[in-house]
Amino acid sequence: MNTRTYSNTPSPTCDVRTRILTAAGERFAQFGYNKTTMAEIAKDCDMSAANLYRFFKNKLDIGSNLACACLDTKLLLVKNVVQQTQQPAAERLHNVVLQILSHTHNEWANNPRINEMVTAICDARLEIVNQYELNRHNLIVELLEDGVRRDEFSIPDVQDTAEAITTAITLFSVPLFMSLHNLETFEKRAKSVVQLMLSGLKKR
Amino acid sequence: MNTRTYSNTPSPTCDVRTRILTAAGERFAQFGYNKTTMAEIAKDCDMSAANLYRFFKNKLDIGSNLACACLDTKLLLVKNVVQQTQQPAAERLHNVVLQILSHTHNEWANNPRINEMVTAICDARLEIVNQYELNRHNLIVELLEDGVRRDEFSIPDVQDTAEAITTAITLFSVPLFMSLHNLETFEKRAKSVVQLMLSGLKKR
DNA sequence: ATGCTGAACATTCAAGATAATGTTCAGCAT
DNA sequence: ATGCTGAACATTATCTTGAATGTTCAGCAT
Repeated sequence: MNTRTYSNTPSPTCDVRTRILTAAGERFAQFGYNKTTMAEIAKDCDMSAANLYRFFKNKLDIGSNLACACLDTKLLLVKNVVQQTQQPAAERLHNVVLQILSHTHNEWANNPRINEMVTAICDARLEIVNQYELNRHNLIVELLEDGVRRDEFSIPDVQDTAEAITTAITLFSVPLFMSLHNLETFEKRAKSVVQLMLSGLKKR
Repeated sequence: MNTRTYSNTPSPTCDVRTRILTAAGERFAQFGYNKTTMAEIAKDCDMSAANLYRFFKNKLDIGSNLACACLDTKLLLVKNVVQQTQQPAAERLHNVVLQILSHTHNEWANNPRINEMVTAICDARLEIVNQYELNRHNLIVELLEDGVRRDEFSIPDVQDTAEAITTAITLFSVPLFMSLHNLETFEKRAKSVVQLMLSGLKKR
């Protein structure tokens, strides 16, 4: 008669985690990670602070989950550009770099609190940013290999080249630098960098 | 080189300025900028703290002069590499990048105090780092133009390309990043970046 | 006049006290 | 048994205040 009311990963529990993350995310975005207390998050979820610890190891763990989600979003943007397979690889590389720049600049300008949170969490949990970098590296590898496959690019060592590209666009990936110039200046620079890289990658 | 805009006073005064800078430099290197007091610098020079203000506007001004000197040293290293005109431009570009990396890493590892001072001063006086960047940009322009003149390079826009190169080696220029990897990893990356850039610059 | 100083003043730093927050857990309610 | 809480405890942040330091200037010595 009754359908099963529980499972291996009980859905109520998942729901609660999501509710907590949503509440915490809103607080963090509005007031920052440090200024948000566990008690406040708990109140938003109509529960006690102690109860939060049944779903997350601690505050940093909540922050880490949110930071991961932010980085995943960032990654998804890049992925979407890379997988526009109807476009030439060269154009996609160009778009990837400008996408990364525009996202970094945008977050820095419009969501400073979230940005501050991501930075703080990544400071405390280096593996998160490592994972993100690795994933982004793999996306660039995918793009380069596709370019080679299509005879657009000629690349001796794809791994090395992907690393070189990642390194070369550091300025556009680190929020800290965003205060140095306005977006137009950055875009001009990004285009110069892409042009320089492409002239080295293209097959002739 | 950074122009000294601070004084055109006679040579005995310059001597005192030099003595003060030397004393301050030693203290800053050993104890850091913040932990060094004007009174201590003054005592090292057998004078009163008040007398320091006859030669420098304030403590930051002393720090600025020393920071400029550090950046001038850095610049001189690059200049020396660029002006090894018996070497191919490509090789010189390679050496410039590795020189910058090695110097950044070395200062970070061996002179953390001085490094901290330069960073602090540059935070307070952005024009110092701007001047340094401009000078370095010009050196790279010089190198690129030389490469073009010798028919090694083919470069549509030297200014843009020099900017692109400066941008692409950000990771190797900023002390803050030095904690991310060990020197070998950085050198490997630097070589990849140089190779990528060179394959774009070289005439074929 | 010139070069310098000691003392005064303004600002920053640091140590200790206090409050706020993060975390844990025994125990209550269902 | 399970889910949750209030209270206790540990850690971290904030505030306060005296001391240290940066800076200025009237006045002394040459």
